[in-house]
Amino acid sequence: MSNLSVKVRFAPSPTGELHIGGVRTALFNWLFAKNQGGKFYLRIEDTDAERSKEKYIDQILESLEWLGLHWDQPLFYQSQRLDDYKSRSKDLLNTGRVYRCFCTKDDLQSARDAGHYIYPGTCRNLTDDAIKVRLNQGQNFTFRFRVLEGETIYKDLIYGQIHVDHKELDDFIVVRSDGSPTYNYVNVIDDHDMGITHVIRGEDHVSNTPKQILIYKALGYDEPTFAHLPMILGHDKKRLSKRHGAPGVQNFRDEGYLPESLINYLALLGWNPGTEEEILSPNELIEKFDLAQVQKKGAVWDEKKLHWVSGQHVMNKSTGFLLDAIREIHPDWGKGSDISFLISILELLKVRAKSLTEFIRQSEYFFYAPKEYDRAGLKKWWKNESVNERITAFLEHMDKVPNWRKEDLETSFKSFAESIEMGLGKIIMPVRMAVCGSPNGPSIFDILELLGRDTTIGRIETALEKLPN
RNA sequence: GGCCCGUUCGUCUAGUGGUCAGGACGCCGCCCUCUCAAGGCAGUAACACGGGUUCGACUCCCGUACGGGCUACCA
Repeated sequence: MSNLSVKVRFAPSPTGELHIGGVRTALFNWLFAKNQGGKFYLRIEDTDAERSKEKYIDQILESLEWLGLHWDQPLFYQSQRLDDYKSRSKDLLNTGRVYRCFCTKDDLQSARDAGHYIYPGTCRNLTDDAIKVRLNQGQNFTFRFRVLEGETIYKDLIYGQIHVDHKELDDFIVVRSDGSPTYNYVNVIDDHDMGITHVIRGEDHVSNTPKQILIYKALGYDEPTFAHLPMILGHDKKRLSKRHGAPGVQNFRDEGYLPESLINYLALLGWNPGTEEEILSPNELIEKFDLAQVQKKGAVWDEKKLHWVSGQHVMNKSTGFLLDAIREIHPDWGKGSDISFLISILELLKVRAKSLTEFIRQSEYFFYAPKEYDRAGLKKWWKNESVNERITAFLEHMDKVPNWRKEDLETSFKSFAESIEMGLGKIIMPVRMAVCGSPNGPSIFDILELLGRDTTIGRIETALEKLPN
């Protein structure tokens, strides 16, 4: 099944940090390459000198690395290839596939304002003499691609056959008046030179594809196979973009999502494995990935489902792994505590925390006495002075716990509850409030065992002083 | 404006002429239970609309509506 000749690329422009839409494109390229046993390249499209920033390059690479979307070498930089475009432009000029256009931006804009969306062909058939005159006058010019009559048809792996009448394509610019190549042109040359076999990119490029195919043909290159991915949408069904609420990858890392959670969720956004499985590891995704199963319509980004996916992955992780992962985003977590203590905490919180940051938040009372007590919890479990009486009595009872282990603690709680003929919860919950400050969390016996006798007693005494007020 | 693409529960999706239209997230209820989770069970909820084609359409065709994309000397 493996096809060693498959080569794909992800080509971000470093004008901002990598966001979720970009990751999705990268991911599908990567999954396809890995599934096919091919290569996954990265090409930094940094020819927009104005907006491209070194720091974004670093950020993009870092994000991809964090996600585990490792790329094959070499790493391509478009800016380093500028010379390669020039000679080919000359060839195209010589063969007449491209011609000089002396129209100015203003001319074109006013034509467009007047409702003429398509380039009128003003310079299409200039005579050699006319060209010479303008050249001598020092007029600036662009290179326009001469679109001939006909139709371009291509087969998109996701959308199927798409055909466009050349009447819809005007003679588009291929080289700007400053000599720099435009996107559609550069892309073709880069992809060809890199030996790209499958161009997998966002649906926003569907309309560009016929133009690019024309360039491939003019240059005498074989065209690659195209596959266009549907967009990721916001809740308003509008395409997610940097300016329209697309979160950067860094956010997810900071929020404590595991890379494989993000990858899992993103893979399911617009694709499905053909089974009803939802939780898949990167390797499983690679194994099952198939462009034929990719959706045509855009998918709305749903953070709630990501959160659920994340919780599922967290549950499957070993506590050792989780400890390392937490310390990566929060090096001080549990500092000064025994590793075994930390591991025990993680064990207890594993089914409860859905992200790394939730471990940090939910574990606070294992390290510090509560600074304040949850209001709703108090209202329900520490209503009045009668609770103080009950808990004070229980405190004495606790002195008799032989070994401070959860089994003995449980026995002790139960016998006390029986002795005063009250439900277990009437003891447990106030104690929980006193010790943790919150009504939620793992079994109280587990918590108390970990915290130890002195800490437990101390916190209960403090609570008795402060509460119920 | 023109062209291209799309349209199944609120969301992600399965479905390829005959299904009680399935699953997942969310929400709701119950069970479990010291709480919160996790887990189990049940529930809520969808084929955009109108015409065809057909014995029979979510599935095929044509329109309409709605949404998205492109239409730059951006990428």
